[in-house]
Formats: sequence, C-alpha cells, structure tokens
Amino acid sequence: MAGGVSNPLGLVVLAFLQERPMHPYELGRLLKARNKQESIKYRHASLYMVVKQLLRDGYIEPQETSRAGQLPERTVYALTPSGQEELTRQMRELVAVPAKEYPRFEAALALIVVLPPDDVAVLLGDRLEALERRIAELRERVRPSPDVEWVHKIEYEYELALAEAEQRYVARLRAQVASGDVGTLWSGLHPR
Amino acid sequence: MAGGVSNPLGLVVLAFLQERPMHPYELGRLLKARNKQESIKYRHASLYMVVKQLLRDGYIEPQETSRAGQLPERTVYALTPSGQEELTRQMRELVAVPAKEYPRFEAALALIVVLPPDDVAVLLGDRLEALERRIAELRERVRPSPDVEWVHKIEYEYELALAEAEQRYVARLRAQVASGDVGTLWSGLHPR
DNA sequence: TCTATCATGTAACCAGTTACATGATTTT
DNA sequence: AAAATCATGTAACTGGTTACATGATAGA
Repeated sequence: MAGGVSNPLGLVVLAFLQERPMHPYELGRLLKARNKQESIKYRHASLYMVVKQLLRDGYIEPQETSRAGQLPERTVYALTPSGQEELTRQMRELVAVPAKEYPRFEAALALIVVLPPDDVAVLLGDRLEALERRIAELRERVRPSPDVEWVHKIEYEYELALAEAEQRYVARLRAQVASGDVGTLWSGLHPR
Repeated sequence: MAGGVSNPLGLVVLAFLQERPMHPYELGRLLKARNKQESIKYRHASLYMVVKQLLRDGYIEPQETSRAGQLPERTVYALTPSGQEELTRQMRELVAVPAKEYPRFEAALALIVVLPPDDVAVLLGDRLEALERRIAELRERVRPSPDVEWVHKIEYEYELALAEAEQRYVARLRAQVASGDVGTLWSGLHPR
C-alpha cells in the first residue's frame, strides 16, 4: 500500500490483466507483440519486479499455477478489485492532468551557452536530419491500414505531433543561431 | 569511470564549474537562481551524490576548502580537463541526437482502451484546460524583457512549442472521441 | 548434435529519493 | 528568547538495471 502504481510498467500489467489473468512471461510477450515497448520502457527483469510490487500492494493476486510440458511452473495472476480501482484512478489522472517531464533536449537547451553558437548551429542541423527520419517513420506507421485499428496507433499520432513541433522549432532556432543573432551574453562567452 | 555523466544534474555541475570553481551549496543556489530546476530535476541530496560521482570519475577535483565565519567548512570543486571534455561531448550529443523519451501521457494513450470513450472525452477536456493555463504562463515567461537575455529563456520557448502542439493534438482527439468516432474495437470493449 | 532462442526467473549492484541531523543566522 | 529558516551535509531505503543462471525446444 505504498500509494499508487507510479510506474508505467505496473500500469501495463494492470491494464493487461483487466483483459484476462496471465503469467508474467505472457505479459511481456503481449507487451512486445503490441509494440507497447515503444511507449513504455520494458526490461524483463523490471517486469518481475513490478509484479512483485503489485502483489505486495494487493493490486493483483496469484490465481493458479500451471505447468505446460516440462517447462518450469508458472504463476497466473489476476486483477483484484483494488487493482481494478487503482488502474482506472491512475489512468484517469494521467489523461486529465499533464505531468511535469524533463526532456533531455530541454536540459541541453538550458545549458546551451556552454557551447559556441557556431557549433550549435551545426549540431542543430544534425538533429533536424534525425528528426526528419523519425517523422517519416512515424508517418508511415500511422497510415490507416485495414489490419490495425486506429486506436492502437494513437500513441504514435501523439508522438508524431510532438516530433513535428520540435522539428519546426529546431529549424527556426537553427536559422536564428546560424545568422548570428544570439545576443551579447552568449556570443561574449565564446570570443573568436 | 563508469563512462559518461548520463545524469542531467551532473551536467549542470560540470556546466556551472566551467564558469568558475564552486562548492556544492553554491551550485544548488545558482541552479535555483537561474530557474534551471524547471528543466532539470533538482533535489539537494541528489546534488551531493552526483558531486561524489563526478569526483570518483575524475571529472571534478577539490580545489580548496574554505570557511566563512562559523559556518561549516566547505569544499570548492573545479573542473578537470577530463570533465571539460566530457561536458562538451555530452552536450554535443544531447543537442545533435534526439533521445528516446517516455512521456507519461504517451503511455496513457497506449493503454487508453481500458477507459470508456465517453469518460476519455471529458478527461481530455480537463487536460486541455490545464494545458491552456500552462501555455499562458509560458507565453508570459518568454516575452522579451530588458533584464533577461533571450538565451536564458530558450528552454521555455521549446517547452512552449511542445505544449502548443500537444494542445492542438488533444483538442483534435477530444473532438473525435466526443463525436463517437473511435472504431469498433474500443467501443466494443465498453458496451452501454 | 550443436547452436540458437524460448521461457523463467534470481541476485547483486547502483543511483536517486526521503528522512534525519546539526549548528548559524535572522526575524519576531 | 523563541521560532524560523539558512547552510551543509549523512544515512537508510527503495526501485530499477545489469548480469547471471538454467532447463526446454527448434532449427541447421
């Protein structure tokens, strides 16, 4: 009862168990099959850990332990009522209230004055290229297709929207920095 | 020599020490004074930890220990050549290559089918309101002013660009979900 | 039969957070 | 003189990661 999942991987477990009871390995397989590891960091050892935590906190419970062939025994877990409640509580909050995040690029921008403006212009060019490749990939992925429902690509739509915004911003910034319009403070730190 | 800073707070330390040698507490004060804790997560105990790590890895070294009045002694650290090199190496990489991030909202979208579409429409409305407040605040903050140089607000410009993109996306998504156009899969999971 | 990969975990390590501690200075 | 808060850390906890371990099955 440490108060809430707070870990996206724990949320996946609760969400998948809402469909049906499963054993940890199946959770991992499903996560990869549905490509959720693009949006939620997944390490298989972390999965066993969060399962243990969810168990400790009473959000899930062992339902049966089965054995297929000579493979090791495995424990099938099911969602408890408390876990069901926590799942919707947490999901509703994640959707309704924007969380404070700390993107690496934002941190880099906050410290950008340590690099000479001329270098930064070049580096931003590199970033632009990478962004364009990523955007092309995402556009491909969100293209409507008959065999994948729209709702299963919704997270890529979102990532695409953000990537495009970043692209526009970086392009503008690069132009400005390349033109030398960076203010006296920054240029003063890097005399020619 | 664990190979690289990898921690944004460590990067701040290196960046600030490039200006001049300082003791840990001063680093923290400066970080807050320059509002970097908006872009880089800061806990004062974490600061002491990363200082210890940077010391261990040879990126910084104690320069002198001074005492002011009856206050406890404090150690002033300076950047080593290796630290200088690591700073620019890491900064260049952060600027040039987009890092894979895992925003909470993206995770929530990836699992959105666990919530009923009607609820989601409402929750997205709440999010929109919060986003608008945040955007207003950021617009205020990036407004040109005589006493703060542009380059010191660059990270807010970036955050603003992303927030505006998210706002547009969420508005569109909310309209679509509210209109009931969510596909058979999602609506099938939540019968009326 | 050897190799790869599937399936299922455990253990040790490490980084970051929370909570605790303590004396100095300033405010009321 | 008491309370607040500034200044400077240390210690314990906890969560997540890396690395290790081990048997089963499938492919070459």
